Amino acid sequence: MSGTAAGTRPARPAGAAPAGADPLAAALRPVRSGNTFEETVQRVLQLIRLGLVREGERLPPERELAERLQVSRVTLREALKVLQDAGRLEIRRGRYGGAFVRQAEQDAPSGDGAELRRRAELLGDRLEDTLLFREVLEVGAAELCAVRDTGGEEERRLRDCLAATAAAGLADYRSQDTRLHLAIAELSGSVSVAAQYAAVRSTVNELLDCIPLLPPNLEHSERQHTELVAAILGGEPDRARAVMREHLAGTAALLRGFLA
Amino acid sequence: MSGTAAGTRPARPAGAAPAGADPLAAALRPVRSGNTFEETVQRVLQLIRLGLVREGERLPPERELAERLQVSRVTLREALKVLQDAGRLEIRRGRYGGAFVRQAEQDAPSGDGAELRRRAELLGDRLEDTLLFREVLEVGAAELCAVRDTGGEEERRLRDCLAATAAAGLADYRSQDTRLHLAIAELSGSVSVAAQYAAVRSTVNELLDCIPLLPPNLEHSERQHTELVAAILGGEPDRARAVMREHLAGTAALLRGFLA
DNA sequence: TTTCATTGGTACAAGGCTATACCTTTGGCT
DNA sequence: AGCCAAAGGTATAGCCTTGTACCAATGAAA
Repeated sequence: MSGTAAGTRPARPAGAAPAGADPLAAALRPVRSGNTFEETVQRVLQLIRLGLVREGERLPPERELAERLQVSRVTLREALKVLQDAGRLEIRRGRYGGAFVRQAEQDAPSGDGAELRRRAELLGDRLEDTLLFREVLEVGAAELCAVRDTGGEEERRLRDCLAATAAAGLADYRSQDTRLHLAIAELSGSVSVAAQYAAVRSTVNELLDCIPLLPPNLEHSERQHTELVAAILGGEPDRARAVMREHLAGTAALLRGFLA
Repeated sequence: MSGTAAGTRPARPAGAAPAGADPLAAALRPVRSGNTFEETVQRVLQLIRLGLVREGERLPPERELAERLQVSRVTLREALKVLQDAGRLEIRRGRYGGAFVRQAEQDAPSGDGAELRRRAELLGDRLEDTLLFREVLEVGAAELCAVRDTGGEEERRLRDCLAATAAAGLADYRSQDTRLHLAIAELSGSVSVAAQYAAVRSTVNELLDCIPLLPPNLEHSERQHTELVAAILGGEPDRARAVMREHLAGTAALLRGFLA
């Protein structure tokens, strides 16, 4: 028999790893990660975690949201219902009604890292994956951005985001920081980069929301943001990449520190 | 009314872009890109396009494939049926049977780029996105790889892949090249990077299969592969990144050239 | 005060996907 | 020659998801 790429001949020793792992592993992954309902819940949560729709603001109307997510309104409503029951949304009827974001109640506002550890454990192996993937995306995006960026409109958007982070208070900082990074991901010119970054950043924010944001960290971060934007607008890809990497290393170290 | 993140007030001038695009665009994308059946077809095609299961070889048994893709066997079978009807698979019953990969018949073996243009048009805007995303992933993976890689087993895998590409003939080259790049993506340490790369590379291969592979290109590519692996194993992230970028630029230029 | 556009709430039928169980074919091995 | 394990082929009941149509509430504007 000539062809037998994946043939598990009569019996393969179950214990010994095939040395080189499964060559098909990269492609043979779940086509869907859960049912539509679950994924829809995560998508809506993503909007909130990224700070794209903030406390007190409302989501787009059900019909619009359902169409943009390519999901039936029924399924979307189930997702919204769950988030309402979880206290993350307040749903009001009638014109000028809608789904309004409510503050996530923090059971333990302390920075002892108990909640962080719980969520990190939930991620398991995917924590390291998330941090690495994030680095690849953001460093790559920063570099592309520095090479591409020329349009005046794009420059303005970056400057606006930077100004917003600089002006932001402690409560608002994570949100503005996310927007700045997301802007860079989008200005990379690749929709895929932006979309993947949104997903990954959502996970990161979920963790970051468990630890306190200190003014010194914030100031340090702001200096890096300034340099990053300068490098991008100045067309210095190498510098942009270096600054971005260092910037991310700070966050990663912070997380790892609290988890250690 | 205070909260109105996405509120399209009574009537927004439909023509003028909101200057800064839709801030929710990155997160509000389709939850699913087609039905399970379609995505399953693409996944199986991916295995073939990546050369992970080559001509004459067979796919894993239906039951195993269905479980790994997290899809019901019924749906998987529908996908296989389509590929069988399309002449890409030959399905044989009985023990030692299975779904065997058949050679894709090339309607026009010429390198005139007609077929390439047709497929590129099908991709539309996503072509540029694909090339950019690929660059971000691969350059990032190469760098991570050079930083991380230490284990003897990993070193051996890279060397094996390199040797295989060097020994490969024209017919086999694309397959071996893909495996080498996929190995680098996997050795980056991030499952996400590897998975996304597999998807993107599958798209790229679909295009590359439309244009002829010339010995000069092959030789040039091989020299770069050698240098790339050397940089990775030597722990030189900057060099690894630079070589990878140049390597990819070659492919991109080739494609753009045929499309121009 | 009345109107009415907008937005959430509900109902129902059709199609897609899954889980499970069982049948059929094939070819190496005894 | 017959056995039988592994692989594809088939059938059915049930849940998930969708599309469509219509109802109900709300509050700004006339």
